[in-house]
Amino acid sequence: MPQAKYFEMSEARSDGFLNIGEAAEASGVSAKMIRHYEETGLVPRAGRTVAGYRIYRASDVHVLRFIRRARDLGFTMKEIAALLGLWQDRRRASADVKRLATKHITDLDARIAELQGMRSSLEHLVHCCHGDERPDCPILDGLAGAGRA
Amino acid sequence: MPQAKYFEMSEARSDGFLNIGEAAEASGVSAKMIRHYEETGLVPRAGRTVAGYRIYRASDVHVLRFIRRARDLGFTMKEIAALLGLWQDRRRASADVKRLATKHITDLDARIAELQGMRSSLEHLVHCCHGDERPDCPILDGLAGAGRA
DNA sequence: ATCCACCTTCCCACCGTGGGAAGGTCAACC
DNA sequence: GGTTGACCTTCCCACGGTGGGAAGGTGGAT
Repeated sequence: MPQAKYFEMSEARSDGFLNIGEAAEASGVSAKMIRHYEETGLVPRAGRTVAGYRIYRASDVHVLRFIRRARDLGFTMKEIAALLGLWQDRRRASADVKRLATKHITDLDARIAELQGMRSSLEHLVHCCHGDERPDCPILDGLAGAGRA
Repeated sequence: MPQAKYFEMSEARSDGFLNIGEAAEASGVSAKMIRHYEETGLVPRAGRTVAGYRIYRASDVHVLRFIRRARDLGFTMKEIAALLGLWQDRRRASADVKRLATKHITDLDARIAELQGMRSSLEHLVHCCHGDERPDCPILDGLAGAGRA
């Protein structure tokens, strides 16, 4: 998979390769994270120039962009690995993808519900707090003990 | 602040102290996290028995419970440190607490909105996917490129 | 005296991301 | 051809919060 280590930078460039900074720019994934993804095996090892610079083709950038978008949708790394696998498997069943995505929606729903629960409890406390220079404060009292915070 | 290091365990117990496991049980904060909070300075160093066991009074447990509830409401450690400071400052103005809490609500709102954005984008894609044994899949296509994923 | 549950410290892991040091390279400009 | 500045390389460290586990010491009950 990875290209052998033979390109001069100039040669690579004229063959349409990008270095990591350019790939980062083009994909929206930081150079740091590109290296990280490589290290964790999410993406295959990049080709290198003779000087050791990583080089990327348009298709590699494409993959990175895919990852970026999946992260933007809140998929975990594991899920993204699975999605990438499906993406690159031309025999996949779309049902498999849909299942993954649907499960992720329920995960998102759970997180949203959790945050909304926090929000409403806190809202309640804030609502009870006069919020002036006096020290007595239902918010602190709520945290300190009494009820459903 | 921290008690000197003079108690036998039995003596401490008869004086109403709890060991870390009991304090964890009573506060809902794990022993691991209690030690962690101590190490990071969120709570003062606990007293010790001669054998080195940490010992906790009811008031310490009270503080831990406060922290627990604040975490349940999604406050960060920094915010909790601030809340604890206000809680223990009898000259506080409730307005300060309210400000902190209100800001936290807007943070929660931002996170909720972010997750809802993900949810709706993903929902859209899922909606478009027939989800059968065929390989073509709008979800993957969406991630791969075209539009607002 | 023995046993088991608990305590202690210490280090490592997760996930995703960023910062920065130390050293090598590329490209452009004079 | 040399200098310069932007970029690359690897390596380690940090964050938030939490957990796991090893190795060794104690508590309390039998």
